[in-house]
Amino acid sequence: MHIGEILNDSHVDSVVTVRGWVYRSRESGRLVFLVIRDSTGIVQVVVEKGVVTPEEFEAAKRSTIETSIEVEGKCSKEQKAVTGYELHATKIKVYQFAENFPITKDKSDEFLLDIRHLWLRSREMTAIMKMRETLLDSIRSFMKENGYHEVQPPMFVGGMVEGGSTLFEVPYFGEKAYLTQSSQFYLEAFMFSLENVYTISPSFRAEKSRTRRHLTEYSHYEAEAAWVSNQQMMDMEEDMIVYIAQHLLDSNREELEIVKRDVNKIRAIEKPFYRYRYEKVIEIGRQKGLQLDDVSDLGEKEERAITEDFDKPIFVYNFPTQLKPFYHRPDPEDPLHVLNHDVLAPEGYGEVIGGGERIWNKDELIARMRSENLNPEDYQWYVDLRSYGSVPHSGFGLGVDRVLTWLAGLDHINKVVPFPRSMRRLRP
RNA sequence: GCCGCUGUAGCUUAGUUGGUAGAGCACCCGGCUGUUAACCGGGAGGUCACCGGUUCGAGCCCGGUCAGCGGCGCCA
Repeated sequence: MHIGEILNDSHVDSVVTVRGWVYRSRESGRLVFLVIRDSTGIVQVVVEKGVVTPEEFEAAKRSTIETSIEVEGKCSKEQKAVTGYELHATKIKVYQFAENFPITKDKSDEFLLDIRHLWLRSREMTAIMKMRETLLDSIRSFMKENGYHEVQPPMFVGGMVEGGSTLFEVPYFGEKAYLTQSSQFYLEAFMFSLENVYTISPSFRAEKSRTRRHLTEYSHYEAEAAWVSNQQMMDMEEDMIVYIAQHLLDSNREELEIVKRDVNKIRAIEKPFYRYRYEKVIEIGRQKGLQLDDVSDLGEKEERAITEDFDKPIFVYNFPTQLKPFYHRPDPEDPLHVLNHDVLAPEGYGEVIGGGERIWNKDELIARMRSENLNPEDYQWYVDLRSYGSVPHSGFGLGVDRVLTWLAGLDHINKVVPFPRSMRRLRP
């Protein structure tokens, strides 16, 4: 039986068997207290000398943290036990006495990364992995309800997706391949068949960033939709974010408590979000004392300062054309700005989405590439998509790990990824 | 890549003016009839990141190397 099932009155006075790992152990004379952990929760077991065999009592005394164990016992309600219920052991079977477990109460974030393969067992990581699962599930159900098809783009690619970003190079049968840094261009190809498409795939960036919100490998949720404008894309993203936040609140109350998240902060994520033109955000930044030119990109510091007093996400739309990659569509009424948007998460978390309309006219795309000193031949198949019945369309990319960091109220992206990869961490 | 900081036991750390390396947790032994990352007594555990220098003497001062952290830039 799983521990989660006995943490209520339904099994009081009945004899049950649980299996798991020793989470805490204490002894006091003829009593041994073992807190047992499984995937569903923790429960205290009392082992009393004389009730179990002498061999079993010795085994209980010897049970170190993480010892794998099976316990049969009578379930009772007990105020003094950590989770309100406890088992009075009648039988004990140890599978393996654990060696000295390296994690104790004194631990640094750095050490926990070094022994991440063991730290995954912690209540914190277990809670985070459950919340991550909820997040991915809710993205998929939202997209399905909204008529999007999930597709699988390649991870090995032959060329650049975005000019400028750093690619990981991999040997590929005598030629060079790269790990994808965005699936956007591939989604645009899928779009001509399935119209509304999305993927949740890894993206890889060899940027030597060292910040609390960058990884070299991250979960990238990207979508592309035919016939959709920048404003319509924002509407959809707004619905999506409200949906996933609500879903997390409904499904993971216990896990949010384990990571000590103030759930009122999640409750506050309601429509409508704030929507500001780029210039307005520059103005907000200046009011906060930031030195900003009329055309300056928003760095992490700026985003933190701008978003820390907000309770809901902020759309920033129509950035200056010169700040954005070539595929963004300039506003036909105002070519100095593109029809794009970022979503900044509140409480200082900053950018979680970048998206907008793509240039769908072939000649315009080529002209734009030339003005950025890019060779259209390097993007041959991407340009080719504009040759056969091109249509207006929009898309976005969302950093799943960033969103989870924000929703869970954590201070570093490393905390929401089971095995985070950064410039300086490849193991475990 | 740039700037700044840090490196002492398995973990978290103290270490004064340069003069015998100390603690808490974890571990081992013993004690305790209800513990809450218990308590009490005892024990074991150190290449003070590495290399070189100054000095009678270096964890401490100087130079270099490596590693990590924080920030910037870049981005999701």
